[in-house]
Amino acid sequence: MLAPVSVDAASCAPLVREALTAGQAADLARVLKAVADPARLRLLSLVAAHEGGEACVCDLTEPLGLSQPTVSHHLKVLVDAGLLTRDKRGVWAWFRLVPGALDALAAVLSTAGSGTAAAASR
Amino acid sequence: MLAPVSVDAASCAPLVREALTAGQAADLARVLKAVADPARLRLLSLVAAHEGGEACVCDLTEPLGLSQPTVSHHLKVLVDAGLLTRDKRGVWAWFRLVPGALDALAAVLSTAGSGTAAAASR
DNA sequence: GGGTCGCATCGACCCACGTCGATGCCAGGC
DNA sequence: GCCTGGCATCGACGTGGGTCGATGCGACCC
Repeated sequence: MLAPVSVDAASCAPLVREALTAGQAADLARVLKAVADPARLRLLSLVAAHEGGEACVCDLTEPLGLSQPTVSHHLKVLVDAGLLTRDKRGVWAWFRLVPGALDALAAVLSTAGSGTAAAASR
Repeated sequence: MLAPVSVDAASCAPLVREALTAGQAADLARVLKAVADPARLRLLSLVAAHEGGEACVCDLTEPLGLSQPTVSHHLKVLVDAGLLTRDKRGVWAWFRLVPGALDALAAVLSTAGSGTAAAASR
């Protein structure tokens, strides 16, 4: 398995402020690649909108119309990217958003230097 | 060529507020895929940080260490995604950021409903 | 007009990724 | 113990995308 890349690794100044190094760009691209997929975007959305802010795999396969292994794979990618947390309680695995992870990503893309989102990630 | 996907097409409520439809997710993923690449991230960064906020291809090939056709390809992807504008003046083609495009993307990812970024895109 | 320079396009290669069925693993119930 | 049910992993397939050299197209200069 590739080394998990957390959002923090890509957390830096907005990319419009100063030229990114190759390493910074690679780290940021890895996290963005995790989000740049229709299925994973819907997964994030479904988990966030689900009751209690958490959902298990069985709640996610039907609305996406994908097989269970595929959904499990996408969830793993999101967990490795530091955007979701997995909490296995009994037989079910519950997923929820990592607070501030998406905001940190948004802050890097934003051209507004000091965003409120950056503060939320701390 | 695929139909160009502007950022506006994916401009909607933050994905954490309500579950995305398949179409919304597909549109948003197309724009994110354009950004989820180390070379293109550095291109955006280089153009933004360049003198006058604009740069031509010859200014971008060397710092990236990529061939000229490859850089031209990446720039085309970014232009089609609505993130860059191409302005051909004489022999040189000048690229600059589309104001508010990155902010609109950041606003969709952000969990903060009404961000300052969204206002900047107006 | 011929030559040069900057950029876009084409064709090809190779790797990464999304998807699936089959299988394995573990917890809980009878 | 055995069985069932929820998830993760594996292996394989097909597609898409990044990269390059070669080529084509305009604009400028001499």
